[in-house]
Amino acid sequence: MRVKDEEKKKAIYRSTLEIVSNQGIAGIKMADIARKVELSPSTLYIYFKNKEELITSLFTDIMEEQNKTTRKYITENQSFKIKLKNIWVYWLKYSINNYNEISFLQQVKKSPYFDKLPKHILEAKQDIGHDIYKEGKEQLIVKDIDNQVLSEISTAILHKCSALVMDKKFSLSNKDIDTMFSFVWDAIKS
Amino acid sequence: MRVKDEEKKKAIYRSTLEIVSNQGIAGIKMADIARKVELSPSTLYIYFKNKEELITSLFTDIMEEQNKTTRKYITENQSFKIKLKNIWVYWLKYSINNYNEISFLQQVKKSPYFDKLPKHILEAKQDIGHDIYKEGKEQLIVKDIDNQVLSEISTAILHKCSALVMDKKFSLSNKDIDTMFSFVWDAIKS
Amino acid sequence: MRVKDEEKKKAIYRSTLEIVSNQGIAGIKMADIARKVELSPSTLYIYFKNKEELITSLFTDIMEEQNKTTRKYITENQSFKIKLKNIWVYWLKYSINNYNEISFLQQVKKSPYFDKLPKHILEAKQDIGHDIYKEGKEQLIVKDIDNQVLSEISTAILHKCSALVMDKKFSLSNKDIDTMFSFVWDAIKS
Amino acid sequence: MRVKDEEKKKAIYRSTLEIVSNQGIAGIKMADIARKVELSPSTLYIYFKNKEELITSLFTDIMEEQNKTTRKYITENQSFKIKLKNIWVYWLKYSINNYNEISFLQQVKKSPYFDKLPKHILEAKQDIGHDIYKEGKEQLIVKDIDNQVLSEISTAILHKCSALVMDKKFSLSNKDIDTMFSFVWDAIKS
DNA sequence: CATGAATGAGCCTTCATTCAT
DNA sequence: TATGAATGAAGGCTCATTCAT
Repeated sequence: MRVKDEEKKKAIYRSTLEIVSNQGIAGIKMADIARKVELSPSTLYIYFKNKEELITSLFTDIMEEQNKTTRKYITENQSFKIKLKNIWVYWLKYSINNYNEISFLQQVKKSPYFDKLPKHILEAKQDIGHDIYKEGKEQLIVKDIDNQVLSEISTAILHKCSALVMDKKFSLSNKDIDTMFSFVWDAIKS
Repeated sequence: MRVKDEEKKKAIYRSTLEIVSNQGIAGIKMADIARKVELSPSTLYIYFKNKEELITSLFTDIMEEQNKTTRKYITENQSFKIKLKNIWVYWLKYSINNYNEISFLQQVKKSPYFDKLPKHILEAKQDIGHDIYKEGKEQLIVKDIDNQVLSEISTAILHKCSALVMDKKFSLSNKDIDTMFSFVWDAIKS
Repeated sequence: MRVKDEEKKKAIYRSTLEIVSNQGIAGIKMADIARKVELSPSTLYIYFKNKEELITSLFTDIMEEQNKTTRKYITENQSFKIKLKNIWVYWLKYSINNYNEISFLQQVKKSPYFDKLPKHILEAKQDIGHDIYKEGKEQLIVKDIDNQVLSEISTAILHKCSALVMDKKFSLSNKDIDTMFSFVWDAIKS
Repeated sequence: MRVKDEEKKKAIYRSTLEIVSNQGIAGIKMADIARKVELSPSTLYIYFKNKEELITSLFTDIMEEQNKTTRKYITENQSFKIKLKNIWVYWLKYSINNYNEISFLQQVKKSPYFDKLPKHILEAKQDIGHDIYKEGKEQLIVKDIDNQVLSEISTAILHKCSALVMDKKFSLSNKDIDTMFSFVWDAIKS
């Protein structure tokens, strides 16, 4: 019955994401999640030891999935700007299509659950940011600033842009994508 | 402890900000606030009808104070870039010195309390953003993009920069401030 | 203790009646009710949304039950006096055997819960009183006075009599019942 | 300052009566009483040791006042029926004009405060009922039933009649008063 | 005499979690 | 695996009462 298991787990994850995204992590209740998955609250405890585990393991899963995908783009064989744009646009689209995930991650980071998160998963993310900009820095294309700083600035802009797209301030036309990427590129290029 | 109303209200505000900033709005308890102000929980209810009112009125107060100050900078008589930098740097410093306030505002916006907030206060904020960039747009100095978009992009960078300063990735030296402002200026200038 | 819903609901009702009857509705506490049914206070909230709903739905249930029974007597095929006596004696006995119910109803009527009661249930009671005396009025046996007035006077005497029986001032012997009913009959007959 | 004292005490009494009459004794709050007298809650504690004392001493005062007045009527020199009618009508009018008092007494009797009442004041009332009917019994005019019973039956009818008057089912015209008294007289006369 | 400020005790209610079925 | 029933722990809030002024 592994299949069924996994699917129901995904369903629980999905409901959790929706609720957190809509009502904030402050207002999350096991009963609400259960209702959305059409399960009894007590059934949730078959899949997760408790609320904390549900949240932290969902957090971990999302992060791992994200890190795995990004790594693929880094190894591409193209000019730095193109590569960065590809990564960034991939991430932009991901952020839009997975707004709930992004929103969930941010909220958990600012909640009491943060302390319960496995440390390693947060560090992996940073390493990736580092790797991306190393190449640009070596080619003197980007500002001579700490990689992590560049990474975080560009992520900040990314999140805002995805929010703007969802707000209909931008579309995903090539023109708008260029505009949005220009915010990042102009900000960091030397 | 028999001081004036207003002072005690401020003290309650201060404690609330600290707690929300540290533990997130999810974990806020009237008893915790009370303990921090060295009052009994029931005393809080003399100053605020209930938890919701405490939070929403704190939110409103902060926003009003912020809006008021920003408006002052807009009316300065200087070149657009200088003026923008002044505002931005003011905000950067404000964000650093009032990290709790910033953090509180962001959390409330993603919480069930959001729906209880007075609409006008949120709109006032947008109007200000709009006014700031109007001048730059007229002088063709900044990208021809919706003012609100420019405003939000620059705010996103601002928040990230203040976090970086607090993380010791940047100092408040003129050089670092210039670097940080360059993220914004380069991102939005045409 | 894993019994049926309805039975537990009845048990909660019963405890509520006893407590209100003994300590008055002023002193009713969810915890007291729970203790009496041997449940945890939180369990009460599975059966009733809150204290108000517990009280108003108990009120409604009792009233409906009472109204239903009384209606049966009205349709009997006998002389008016006999019928009235039957009803009255039924009610007298009911009031004695269900002192808690009667006491509860009276108390709720004089409490803040009164405003939360469904109107129709109170009106139904009045309609019944009206119907009882219609026949006697048509036969010119009772005083030519508003039916509701007759009904209320006789109810007032009823409540007092039941109290007197419980105080051992009267028994339920035929002689005493005749005496008590004479208070009513003499008061209203023309 | 005896005068001022006494008047304010009366004012507190008056407000208490109104509130209990309107909202029931279940919903009585020191703060409500204070607001009505336009005093601070803490000031109430200058006049009464606590809530319990406020209520019990109000109860006692009313009862004493009532008992004193009724005694006057008993010594009148007239036929029993006339005398009884005088007393009864006096009481009817009193009940109407002092509905709050009557209502208060009834509610206190069915509340946790009952146990705190001074016993003697409750007994005094019973003696008076006894004295009234003694004469009627001696003259064989009323049913040969325990005096207290007669007294309570007639009081029950009285309360109901006063409620009916307040409900506009009866006026205080001579005709209506005769009708109402007939309920009592017919009920108890032999 | 009057009161604003403060509080402790206590109640209602919610919710994560357990357990018997 | 699934759940209805039950609960303990905890939090929000009220209110009688005290106390310093």
